[in-house]
Amino acid sequence: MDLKKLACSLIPDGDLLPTEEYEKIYPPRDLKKGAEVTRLAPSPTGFIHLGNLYSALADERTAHTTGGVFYLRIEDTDEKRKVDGAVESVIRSLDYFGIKFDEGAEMDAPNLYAPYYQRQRAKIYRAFAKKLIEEGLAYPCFCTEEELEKVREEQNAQKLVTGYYGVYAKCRNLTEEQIYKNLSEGKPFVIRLKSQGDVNIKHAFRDEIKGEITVTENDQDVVILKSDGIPTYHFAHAIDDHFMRTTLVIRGEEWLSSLPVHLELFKVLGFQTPRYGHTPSLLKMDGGTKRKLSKRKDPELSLDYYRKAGYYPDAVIKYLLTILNSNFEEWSLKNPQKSWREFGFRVDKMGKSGALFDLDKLSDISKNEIALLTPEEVCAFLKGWAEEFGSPSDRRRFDDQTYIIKVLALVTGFGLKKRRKDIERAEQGIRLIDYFFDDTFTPDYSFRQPAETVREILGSFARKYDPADDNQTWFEKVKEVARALGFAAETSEYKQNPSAYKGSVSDVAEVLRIAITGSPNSPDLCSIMKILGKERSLTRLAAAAQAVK
RNA sequence: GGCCCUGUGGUCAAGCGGUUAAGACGGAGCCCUCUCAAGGCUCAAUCCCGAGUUCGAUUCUCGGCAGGGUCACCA
Repeated sequence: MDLKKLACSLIPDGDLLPTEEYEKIYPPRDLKKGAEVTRLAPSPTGFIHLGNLYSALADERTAHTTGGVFYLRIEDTDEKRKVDGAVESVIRSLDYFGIKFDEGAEMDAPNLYAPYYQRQRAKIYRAFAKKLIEEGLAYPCFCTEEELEKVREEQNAQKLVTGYYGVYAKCRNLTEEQIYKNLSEGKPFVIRLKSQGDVNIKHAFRDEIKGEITVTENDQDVVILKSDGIPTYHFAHAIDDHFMRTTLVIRGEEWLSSLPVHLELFKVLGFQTPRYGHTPSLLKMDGGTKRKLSKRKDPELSLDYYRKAGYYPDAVIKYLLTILNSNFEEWSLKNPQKSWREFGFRVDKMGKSGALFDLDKLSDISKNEIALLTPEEVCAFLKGWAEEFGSPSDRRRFDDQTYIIKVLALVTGFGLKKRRKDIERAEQGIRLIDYFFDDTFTPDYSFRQPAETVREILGSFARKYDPADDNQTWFEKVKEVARALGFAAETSEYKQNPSAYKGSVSDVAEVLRIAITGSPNSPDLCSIMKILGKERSLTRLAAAAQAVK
């Protein structure tokens, strides 16, 4: 059979470059030894998932801790899945979490290996597909989807491996005559790889994350060019990662099963294979069993979910790093002030097994991160959240900058020997300070003392209150009220002889606290009253006295 | 079902032939304390099972079992 002629009939494009040319157009990168070139290659579906961030982080860290390059390539070979604005959304979302690309789609950079959209690289793929046909390593297949489906059913019925291989690869041995007849009839066709592999042969393969793994040779005649002339993922992967000079392909372990196909593709194309690192999946508990996190089933785990809930972006990254590199947590504990970028990330320190997503852990990291910030930084963070997700009333809180800073300094324990860790997310943090604002102050007057006692405490303390008092003086006055009304001024006294008193100072303080903040729990009451100011404090004391029955 | 990956407390995990089997989150308790938070201290809780190799296996080998992934003209 005249393969040259066949190749020209199948891929008649007149403007294809000789394949050797591409080696010159996309030469090896000039990087120092050990520098890794990694990439994030999402399909533009618009959803950005925690798993994407997880993988992007591993790529970004690997490239940047080795002095390499991290680029963005868009796998838009499936027209059906394309969503407008998806690329910008990916870039924006990752940027929010501090992940930036060095080159790639929509990047203002040298972009020497452009284009980074696979649809725009059609000529390259076609040139190589043509070459494979000429070499007898690929052939046209005219089978319809219905025919393939039928074969699959048969194979299933006989409990055989499904797919297009061996005797089931019907078009593999089509005569020249049959091919040209089909062509002249205008039958649509795909280009398949003429696999040279044997499933009985296994090879040891070194995965950068999993270690030594077994790879069974591929014998499937996979589609490399779809009937619309666009390559499948497998073919595009081999060509792009070769010509974009990727050194380390980091991707989810769901790709492990197609590794044999990829290795064969690299081989027949005459390319050196990149190194691979397959990351374990992020798992989720689903009805008693673990399951891979899925963007279809778990919309609550989209990146937007974390932004809306207001987790601190660095906390999300740090959480992911603790799962990604087992020694990160220890390092982070020792160096709480250091940026995660200073950590020596290593691919070989990555865990092999999938981690269950742990929201408690994330919350803990988030509150610790926020406790490291100055009140101004906390304010900026909360304000940013409120502007995007908050109510008008939430946004108004930031009008009086001086006031909110005072509130946040108190709530975060700024200046104390140990910071408070009350705020774990922006949304919750905003709610936490509701009582500092009259429009959101919704007290729950659940006093544990009799109404009469409550009124007496509130009344007598109001008469003594002086905003100029320091903390100690303030507390002395609370004790005076306690004593006068038959409460123990010291908790210890009360504990020794509980029957002698109505209660202790803490009970008196609780009454005041409920009146002022609407809740039995809050940071230092004296400071709260100072921030609220004399007038509002007294108004609240009076309002509570009024409300109690 | 075929192929592949994984298997240490509830969760994330250190460990890499001999350890009282780290640490973190979560849980329980105590202390501190005007409450809460924070902090300090303490406690409970783990090597999937069975053979083999070995003086000795959580660690090495094999076999089970369990969980996960994947079997498209989607990536």
